[in-house]
Amino acid sequence: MPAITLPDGSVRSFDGPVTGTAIAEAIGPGLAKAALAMEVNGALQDIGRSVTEDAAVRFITRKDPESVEMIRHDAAHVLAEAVQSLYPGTQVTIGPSIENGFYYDFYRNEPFKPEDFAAIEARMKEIVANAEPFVREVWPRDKAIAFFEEKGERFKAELIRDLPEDEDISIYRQGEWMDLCRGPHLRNTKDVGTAFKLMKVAGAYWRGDHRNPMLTRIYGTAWRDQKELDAHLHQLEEAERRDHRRIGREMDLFHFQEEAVGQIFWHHKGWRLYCALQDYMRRAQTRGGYQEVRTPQLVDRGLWEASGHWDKYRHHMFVATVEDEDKTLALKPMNCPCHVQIFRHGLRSYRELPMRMAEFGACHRYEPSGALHGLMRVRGFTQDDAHIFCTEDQIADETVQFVRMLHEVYKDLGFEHVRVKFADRPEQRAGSDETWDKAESALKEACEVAGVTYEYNPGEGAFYGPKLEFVLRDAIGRDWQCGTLQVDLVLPERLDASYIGEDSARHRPVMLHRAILGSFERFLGILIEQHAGRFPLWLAPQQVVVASIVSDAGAYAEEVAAALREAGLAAEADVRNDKINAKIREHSVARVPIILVVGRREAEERTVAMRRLGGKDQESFGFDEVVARITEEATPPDLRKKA
RNA sequence: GCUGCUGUAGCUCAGUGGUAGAGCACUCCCUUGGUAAGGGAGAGGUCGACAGUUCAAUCCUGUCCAGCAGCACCA
Repeated sequence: MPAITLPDGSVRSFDGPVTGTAIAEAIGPGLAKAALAMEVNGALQDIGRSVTEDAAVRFITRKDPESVEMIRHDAAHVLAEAVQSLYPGTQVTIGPSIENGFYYDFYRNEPFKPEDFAAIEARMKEIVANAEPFVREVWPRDKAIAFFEEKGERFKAELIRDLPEDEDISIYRQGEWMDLCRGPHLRNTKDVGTAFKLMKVAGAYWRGDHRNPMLTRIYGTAWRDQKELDAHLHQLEEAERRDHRRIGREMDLFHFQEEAVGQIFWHHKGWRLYCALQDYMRRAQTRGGYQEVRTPQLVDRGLWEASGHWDKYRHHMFVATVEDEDKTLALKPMNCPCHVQIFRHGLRSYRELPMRMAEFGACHRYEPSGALHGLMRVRGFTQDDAHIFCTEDQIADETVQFVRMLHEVYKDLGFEHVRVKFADRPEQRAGSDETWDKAESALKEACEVAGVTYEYNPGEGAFYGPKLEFVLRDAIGRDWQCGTLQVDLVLPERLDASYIGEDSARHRPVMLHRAILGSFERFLGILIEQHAGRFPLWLAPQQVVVASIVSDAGAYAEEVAAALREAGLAAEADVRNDKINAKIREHSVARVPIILVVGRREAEERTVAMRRLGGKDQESFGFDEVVARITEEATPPDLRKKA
């Protein structure tokens, strides 16, 4: 006698087990037509399944966000059927929905090529048009294994074998084709719609493990309608347009070459940008009570053995030897052990705590070749690193202060959305469970005090301690993890850091590892993409160009540029024998924020015509006024606040 | 590192088993033009590296290097 409670609170009773389809029909023909699936007591289900007991039921239509995920999942099934019908002998594995779309991993001797997409998509559209119902069947485990093994689907058979004993083996059938799947699914293949597109092929390991065979993965994107699909494709184009590698080339910021794989050749303009950011960070840290230090690049392996890094990360370290000396050194992959050396130098008193030790630490890590990606992942990078040596009692206060500083920096740099993740103990870790209990609860408590709300990221902590990860969202909605705060009770122990307490006994300090940008290189990559190269004036690598219209105004243009440079701005004169149109275009393409145009008239009146990047209008200013105005506008946000 | 793709001028890219081309950028000349490309000429390449096949390789084959996408990794 199930009583069905609907989202509006109304209740309908049925005589016996009733399918979602029947419930929807009982409510009305419009809903019956639109309902794709249902949520029973919070769990998504096929609409064709029966409800046997009292339950809260909500129907999912194309308007509900849940429908997109189902469309994507079903599109993966349709893709698999299409592939198997076109390429017999291909084995299926799994095909989930993912952000923006879906993928399906296949096993086949010959990989797929993007040229195959047209045929596969056409076949998929046929399958969709056939409106084959998704039919759920529950099979005995042995039958399912035998069935897939007989078909030569060894991956599927393996999956079924590994399913928990108490789980139903559900098989979904669409026409002749069937797949092991937990579901739920839409009503039929037609519900998938046609707003999908195959995007790319890639390799992926079976079950995500690099010791397993490599499969061929086909990625697709799928949406509720063509409009959503078009919007997504447009967003991809936008991301490509903002690609920092491309902008870096166009703006002459940096380059890479084979002789220094994974390392950056910063050109003058890029380095200006870097320095502007570094100067800003240095000011922020000074205000925050940090003391800046500088530690060696090459450090004896003994120190890395003591810190535990040699054991775990040796293969990712650059190791150096000299012929005349029987020593092994390593380029530092991180700064912490070096900072502990400074802390250990001499006896420390509790009065010195918290000691906030900062370094723009140049680090080198031998990253796997496949991981390298422009500025985002490099082998030589610089962290805005700092270690706070403090007592356990000070963790909360330091967290509060750090979180405040981090938000201020992100805001100044143009990022408003920041999320926090709490990453707790990983499987491979140093330190006892008691130590981890202590560190994790201390960090949680600190979050409470700091008013930080977070989501969990289980098992993703550093090997020496739990961490907070700060994720910011950029202008086109992408997330980047940049900042981090890690509580470390292990390294001070390993490297024997201690201070003399009020009781004149030795104590272990707590070490907080923290960074706001993460690495300058990566953060600059993010900044470039955030602004699409059109930086706010204070960061712009080339702030002003003074362009002459006629050669008679050349000397005056030089004079204006020199005055701007004198005021500390990155200004150049462009007095080349070119039309003003060409100059405007060239400097606009180079994303110079301000162009000052001077012709005969301006030279005589000692004025300039100011043109903003991308703007149509111009404003006229006197010589002195324009220097003052631009200087004011180019003031970094932190200095501006104080003024 | 793994799978796939790619590598031709500074950049973007054509092209061919008989040692190469375009546009932009660059240099020079003409043009002095008022807000996103004025005109002309010129210079520029061991066709990623090394082997092999061939009378002949930038092109075919192999190995390596690098880049791109994804996976795995990310102290």
